[in-house]
Amino acid sequence: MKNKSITSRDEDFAKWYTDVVQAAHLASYSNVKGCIVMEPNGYALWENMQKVLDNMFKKSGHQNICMPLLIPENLMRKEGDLINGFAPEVAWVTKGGDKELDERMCIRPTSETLFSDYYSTLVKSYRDLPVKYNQWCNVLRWEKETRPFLRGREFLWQEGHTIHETSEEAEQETRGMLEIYRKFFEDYLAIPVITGRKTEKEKFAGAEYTLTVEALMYNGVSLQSGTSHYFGQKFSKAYDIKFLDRNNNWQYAYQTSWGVSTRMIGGLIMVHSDDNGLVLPPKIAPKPVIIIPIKESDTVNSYIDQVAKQLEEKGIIYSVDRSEKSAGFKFAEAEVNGIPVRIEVGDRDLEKGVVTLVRRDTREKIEVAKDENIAEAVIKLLDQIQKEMYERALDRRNSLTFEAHSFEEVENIINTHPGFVKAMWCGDEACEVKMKEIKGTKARCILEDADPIDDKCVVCGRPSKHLVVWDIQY
RNA sequence: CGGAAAGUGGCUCAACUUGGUAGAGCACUUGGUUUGGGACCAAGGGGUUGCAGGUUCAAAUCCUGUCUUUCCGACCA
Repeated sequence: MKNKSITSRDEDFAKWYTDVVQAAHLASYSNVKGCIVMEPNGYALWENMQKVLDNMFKKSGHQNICMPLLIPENLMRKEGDLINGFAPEVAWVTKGGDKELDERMCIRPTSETLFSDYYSTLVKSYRDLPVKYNQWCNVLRWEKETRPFLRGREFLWQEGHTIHETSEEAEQETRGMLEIYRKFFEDYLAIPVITGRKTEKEKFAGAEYTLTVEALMYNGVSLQSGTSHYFGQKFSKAYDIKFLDRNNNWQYAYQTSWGVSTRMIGGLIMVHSDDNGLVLPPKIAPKPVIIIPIKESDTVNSYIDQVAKQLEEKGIIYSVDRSEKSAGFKFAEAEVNGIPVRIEVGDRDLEKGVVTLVRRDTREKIEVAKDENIAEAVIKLLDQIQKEMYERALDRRNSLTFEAHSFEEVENIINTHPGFVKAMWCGDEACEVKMKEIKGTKARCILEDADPIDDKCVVCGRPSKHLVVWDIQY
């Protein structure tokens, strides 16, 4: 049975998305455009993502720090490309109480300037390097069109900022963090990603180059899901981050930054969820298991106690829905909320000597002998779900990945059904701009170690330099 | 920022054209019967219509402005 309040995914993807966000109580709208209330279900997801990523960051030698919310204008303006890139979307604070400020301050859209300024006072010797800090915070960008999680004015993210003695080490950091993101997406979110370099046009304002993690949504639209930037010495020169090197010479530090945001929650929804609501990969689900008594009775309750004990012994997080709703209501609610496995316990089953496990992703019901260790069966099932969700997402992505050898081919593909389109490019920005005529198709990333599939640019026909993945995007 | 649509109890909508101070379903509360895919009966509680202003004896309804949401376009580390 279809959930009445959720629009069908194939009928109207955009509406389906906002329906799922609201039906699963991930977020609700606020009175300020682009600023959402992240409700407990949504925030718990973010907390879980944080927990896993934070662990990965710390294991790779990073420490957390917290920078101010406000950036004085002169500090913001020291690096020209950055302010030019962000100027249209920064919000300014001009008053303190009633008093006009001597210098206006912007609410951080990103914190390169703050980190750089701080680093300039921190570092004196090559012995002080590297510095590898990260912060979890909110940022503000005055976006014109907003969608919950995908593009907000205020959103939560982490931004790592590091400085290094050599370019090699900094570039290694840039690559290393990209790999951490890839691992997180694939192993935890069950989302296959492609990684590569952004074109000059698409890179972060102020970066030497930007590496990106791109994911394909169910509808074939691409989502930039995480980025890792190499700054070289651009900021260190603008902000005077210098140190005495091993030869007693002054050197500017080499810098990186990298970030992922609550946008990942949007990606998670758009890759895995369906017409019945949210579908969560077990490894990131705040509550992977729910036990639902069909109708409470002494036998049902004592059996639930037994299962609960087994789950606790295995360290599995679960809840028991003892609300007075009907069983059907509880099933539907567990599904909307995306709980990966539910355990249905009823007298009829128990008399048969079984208990029913239900997978959220496939909605398949599995009968397990009630005397088995249910926790072990659940662990096996959770692993299987995690694995199969990734495989399904990968199949979907592969079936929506195409190769094109001419502009018309790209046009046909995107107009028929969007997806990743691999095609060669000469490196000229004019060709990149031309591609936008196809429903706003953009270069998602340059595949760096891929074999060329042609020798001519798909737009102009001149000799090609790069294999690029193109798509429309959120 | 341009084009379009919409804002009425928590939710979905009605009343608006032809002004006369708001109604239904779901949800909620209480009692009872139920419980294997969003249960049923009965009795209740809750809104002055996004916000601001104007016209009028009288505004959810007409007018102006503004905010928010959705869709399309432009823009978008």
